[in-house]
Amino acid sequence: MSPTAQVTPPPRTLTKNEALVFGILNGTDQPLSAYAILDQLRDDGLRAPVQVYRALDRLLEFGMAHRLESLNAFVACNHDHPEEAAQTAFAICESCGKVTEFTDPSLDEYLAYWAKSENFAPTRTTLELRGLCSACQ
Amino acid sequence: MSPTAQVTPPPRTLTKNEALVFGILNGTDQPLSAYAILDQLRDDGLRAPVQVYRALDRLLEFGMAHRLESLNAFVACNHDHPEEAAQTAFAICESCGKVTEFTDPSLDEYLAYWAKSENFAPTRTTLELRGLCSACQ
DNA sequence: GACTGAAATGTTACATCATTACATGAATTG
DNA sequence: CAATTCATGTAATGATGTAACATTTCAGTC
Repeated sequence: MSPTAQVTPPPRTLTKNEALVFGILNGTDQPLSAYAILDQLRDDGLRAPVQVYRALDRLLEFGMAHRLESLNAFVACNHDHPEEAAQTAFAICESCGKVTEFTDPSLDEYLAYWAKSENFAPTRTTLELRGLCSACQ
Repeated sequence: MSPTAQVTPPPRTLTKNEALVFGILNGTDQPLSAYAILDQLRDDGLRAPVQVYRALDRLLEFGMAHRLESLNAFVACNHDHPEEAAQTAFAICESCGKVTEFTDPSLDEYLAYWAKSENFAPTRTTLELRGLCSACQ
């Protein structure tokens, strides 16, 4: 029982707005707010935040993007093995903004162990490290 | 090197607004937004969000409250040993809202190990489990 | 081709969360 | 008691996220 959110397989192709939003996210290693994404898509006809949030919701469902709760921002998924139901964690550099995604079975095991001992049934876990990446120290 | 935020010792006594805000937080096991706290303090003369946020900032400094990033909400610290510089994690019940705070040395060790292997220097870590508490399953 | 239902998109308005800038008051200390 | 500092108060605004409803697109079917 891994504390991981459900991931729906992506549809055959992304819709226009989904593709636009994913394109922006995928083009940077910086986390972007929904409004920052919107600003970059004005020329493509997007005008309202809800259009971005709708696309983001689907990309999150598909496992193609992640939300960083501590930043209220989003990144494209860069995980090597998104199919495995492993807990994903993030290291966020407070200097350059770079986000590194990582997973580890022992982290899953630890959280599953704690959850079992407390009889807590996790559905979603947020783990975010803030600090300085190796290049910025 | 534990990835834990700096904690300033509390002053001799809390100021009036700090005490009011802490009183509200301490009276519930539910996370409260700053605006929910404000609503409960109208009768005590508080009128603006910034008054609550200022008090919260200090309570966070003193280690007397925590911010739940995934909820944009706050809880009183309920940790058994806040002096130990251990990573604090939260289990948040999505049914009843109850928040359980916990720490574990092995979690600290795991994060410290990962940080060292990546040469990442953490300053602050967010770990929040969402799910169902034992009473709500 | 026209009808139909579902999905995607568009538009407006609003709700919620958080900060900036500046003014006032109260306590401390040199 | 002047100067300083800290706490508080007030107003305005910025940043993030959602609700409600209208319109368009498109696939399947007749």
